Amino acid sequence: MAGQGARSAPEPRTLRRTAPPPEAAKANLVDLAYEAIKRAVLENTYPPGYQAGEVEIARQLDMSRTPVHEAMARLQEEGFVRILPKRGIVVLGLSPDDIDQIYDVISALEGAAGARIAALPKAERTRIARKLEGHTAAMSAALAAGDRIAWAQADKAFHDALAADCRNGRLSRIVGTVTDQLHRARMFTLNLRPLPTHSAVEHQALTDAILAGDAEAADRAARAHRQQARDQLLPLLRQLNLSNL
Amino acid sequence: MAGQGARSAPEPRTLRRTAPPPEAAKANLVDLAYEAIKRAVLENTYPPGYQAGEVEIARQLDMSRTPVHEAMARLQEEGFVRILPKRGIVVLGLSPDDIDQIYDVISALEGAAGARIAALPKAERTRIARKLEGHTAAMSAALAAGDRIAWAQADKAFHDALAADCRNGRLSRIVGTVTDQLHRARMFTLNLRPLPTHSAVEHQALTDAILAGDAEAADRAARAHRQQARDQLLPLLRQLNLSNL
DNA sequence: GCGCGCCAACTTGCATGCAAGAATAAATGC
DNA sequence: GCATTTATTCTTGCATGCAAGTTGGCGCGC
Repeated sequence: MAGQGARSAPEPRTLRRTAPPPEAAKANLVDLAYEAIKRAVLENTYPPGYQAGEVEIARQLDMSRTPVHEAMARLQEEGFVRILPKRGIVVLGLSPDDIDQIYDVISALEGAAGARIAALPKAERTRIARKLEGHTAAMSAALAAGDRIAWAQADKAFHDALAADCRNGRLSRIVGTVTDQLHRARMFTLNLRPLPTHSAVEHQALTDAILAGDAEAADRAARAHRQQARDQLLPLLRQLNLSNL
Repeated sequence: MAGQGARSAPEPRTLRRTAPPPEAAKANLVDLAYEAIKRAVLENTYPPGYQAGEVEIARQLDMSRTPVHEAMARLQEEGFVRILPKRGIVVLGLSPDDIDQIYDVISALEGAAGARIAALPKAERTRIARKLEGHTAAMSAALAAGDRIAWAQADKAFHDALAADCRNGRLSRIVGTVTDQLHRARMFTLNLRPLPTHSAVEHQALTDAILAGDAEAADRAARAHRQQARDQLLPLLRQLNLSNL
């Protein structure tokens, strides 16, 4: 077998490009490659340590090296891969320290997002709070049903909405990319830890602060929530000695 | 004059590439282009609204379109330019709303940085605090001498150190790119506003909190400082009707 | 004179060619 | 048998070629 350059993982022969989105931004190959590769990393199709060359990945995606090259530059910028000067591309893992750092960034920014939402006019912030409450309710329901996957999805929906609705595009985008990096670690530990029963309570505290228009309290609630999650996740990772997710 | 594609600004015939850094990361053209273009934007060589094609810029930098293309993708990601699908590249300005958003991000993250530094072991945080005090002293000196440029440089040095020394690489990088965006607006208003005499006091409050190891207070001080700056800058911009810096 | 449509000149997106750098394997001297 | 050097093969970085898309102008019909 000649040019199959994969070196450290069961090699996927092809990578699924995301189904051409119905009416989204016109497809350009760079974004396609970016999304596909990122998903492959997040879903562990490319596990940490996976190493390959641009040609290999380009072949899997059925395109030329150029868009893959540009997508990789972006993914390196965001911390998913590392481009070794003339040796190839390696998928990075997250050390507990990395996760600690990410949580610092997220809690600070989600705090700001919460404060911003709480400072919106009453009609707006009420509408957003209702939406958030919907997600929290979905979490509780999933929790009651013991469905961890659904719980995680509802939790993600809550946080996505928090970031997206704060009327600060830069903040939203930063939170988005940083949150993505946590995905793999959270998924991995989802089945290892007790179901976080009081997440819903913390979400509700944040929602209440927003409803009350108390920016300061919203800030505190959002940050406390993330720090709580970190304090639960990190010891688990360190204890299991999962040094690289 | 035939192919000079500039449409809205006095055209620079060439763009200076940064002097090849002595021993830094090996020069690759993409980074060179990125730095040169970014500097051109920040220093108003490419003012907001400036529009040009990749070929034009590539010619100015004496390289091919490829590295310029990739650098532009990065600059778009960071909000400096907008790539119009098949029509060219336009340099973006900052509206007061943009500046408001940026300050939200920065104050949240610098707060986290301050808290992180304050939580370091005493020896470390003392060393950092001394450095910060040095910058603050330089600010006061420049202020006394009426040298606004020197003041701005010392202020920048203070904030750069704050972000760089917090032991959180992601946070540092995000703060760095976001701060850069403010540069043009701050420079523009530097001569319009009264010299901020109590910046030094606020810096000292932050430094004191770090020395005392009080993360909570450091967080508050850092955020208050940025919000103060915002509250001073924004009304000025709105009043002068500078809708696009 | 006015509106409509076609054409030409630009633009970027992507594929490919070429060369330089880095690692590995081979071959040689000892 | 071992160390050192050399050659081979991979890798990316960048230049360039080509095609598709968009814009603006020119001419034609009315």
